Amino acid sequence: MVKASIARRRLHPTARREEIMAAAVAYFAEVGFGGSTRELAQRAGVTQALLYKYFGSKAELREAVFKRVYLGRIAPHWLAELRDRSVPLRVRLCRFYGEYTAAIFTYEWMRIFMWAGLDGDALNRRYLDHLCDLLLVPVHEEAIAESRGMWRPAIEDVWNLHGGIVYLGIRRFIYRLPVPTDVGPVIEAAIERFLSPMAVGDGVSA
Amino acid sequence: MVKASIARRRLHPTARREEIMAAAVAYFAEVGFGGSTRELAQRAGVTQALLYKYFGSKAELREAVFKRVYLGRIAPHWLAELRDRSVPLRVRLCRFYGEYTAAIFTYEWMRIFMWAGLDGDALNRRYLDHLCDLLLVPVHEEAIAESRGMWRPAIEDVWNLHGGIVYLGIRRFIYRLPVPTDVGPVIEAAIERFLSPMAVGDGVSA
DNA sequence: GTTTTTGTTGATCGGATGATCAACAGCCCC
DNA sequence: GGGGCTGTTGATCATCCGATCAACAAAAAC
Repeated sequence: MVKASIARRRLHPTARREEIMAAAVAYFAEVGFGGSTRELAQRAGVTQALLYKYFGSKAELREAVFKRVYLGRIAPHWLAELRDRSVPLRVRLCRFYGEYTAAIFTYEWMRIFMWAGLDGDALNRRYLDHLCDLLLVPVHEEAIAESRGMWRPAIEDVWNLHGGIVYLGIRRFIYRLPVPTDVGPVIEAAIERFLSPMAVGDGVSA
Repeated sequence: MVKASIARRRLHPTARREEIMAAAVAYFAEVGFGGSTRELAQRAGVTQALLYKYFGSKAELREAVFKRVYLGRIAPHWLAELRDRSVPLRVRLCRFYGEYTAAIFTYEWMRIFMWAGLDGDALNRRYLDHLCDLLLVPVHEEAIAESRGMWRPAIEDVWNLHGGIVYLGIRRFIYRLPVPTDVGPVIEAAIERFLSPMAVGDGVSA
């Protein structure tokens, strides 16, 4: 194995910080935040001491990784598209979840989010609250509007749709189980079932 | 706070091991396997050194916790009930997921399972393979049988049902989000939607 | 009550970890 | 091309961790 640079290389602070951040995201995603700063430094191709020139402490580095991973993960135009009633709700949902899963079904996001969740990190909670208020509640309201009173979905039904879809990423990136490469059809089928009470008209029981 | 026993107390090895196991399950569920043996010992009300009289190493203790949590989690009669075609499939699924969620929706199970999943533990993988072969595939087959060819669900549709339900536990115990105390109706609604293609008769598209 | 057994402890070891600092050396400027 | 700025390093410290062991004491055996 030939290392590109054995000798020490001086980088612009911005570039070096970027390299460390990239390595940190990958490393912490893999082993969790219990990973050591020494191994992280090795992966980043720098000394462990150098980490502390760019981040005051391991906790600070951890926060930076969180912000990097969380920031800009929710696209602003998703809400507008979900609200656009000139498009059938089924299509809106398929497009949204197509883009949403494309955004979050990555090794880094899925695992760091899960580790942060287990650690009880506040950013995790805030993201989920934000997701619920900004996207799931609108989905809920659009579903109610589309049904015209025939069927009143509960917010838990939306969570169920969401969970069934997100679980694809959990199976793949947390449990490392085989999952279809193209999750599109699976998601579309789930959305179809979510909207199925719309087609029935009234309840089959009682 | 008055401690019940400040002085040292001699217990039967079986009882002491049991106390340590209980504390270990609770402790590792809370903080993960990165937790220290010293804090675990403190919670168990014993010295750290004593842990090594009952478990050869931390890894061995960890394995014991896994086995304790995993073992007997899947009830043998679930398969028979799922296969019992004298009962409507909807009822079978509701009963099964009622019992299954009652079994796994606990703080200890949910969190230890997730931590083990992130750590890539082999038992985790084996449990999921077992779950799939023993329960999800039968659900799949029963759904196919019940539909009499009108509708052929994919195994991914079963995973979607399963994931949407399990996600309730993830929200509650990993993300610590508020979740309905009675998840029964939510699960029943999900099962209803899962079986909804059955009622339609034939596809609405193509 | 004395002896034996063994559950339990305090002390300790080697190693790993987060964090610090003086010293070094690559790059820019003139 | 020589000086100076600063990105980078090796060495080091205090602490914490997993693991070990001789010594102690509570329960059992007689």
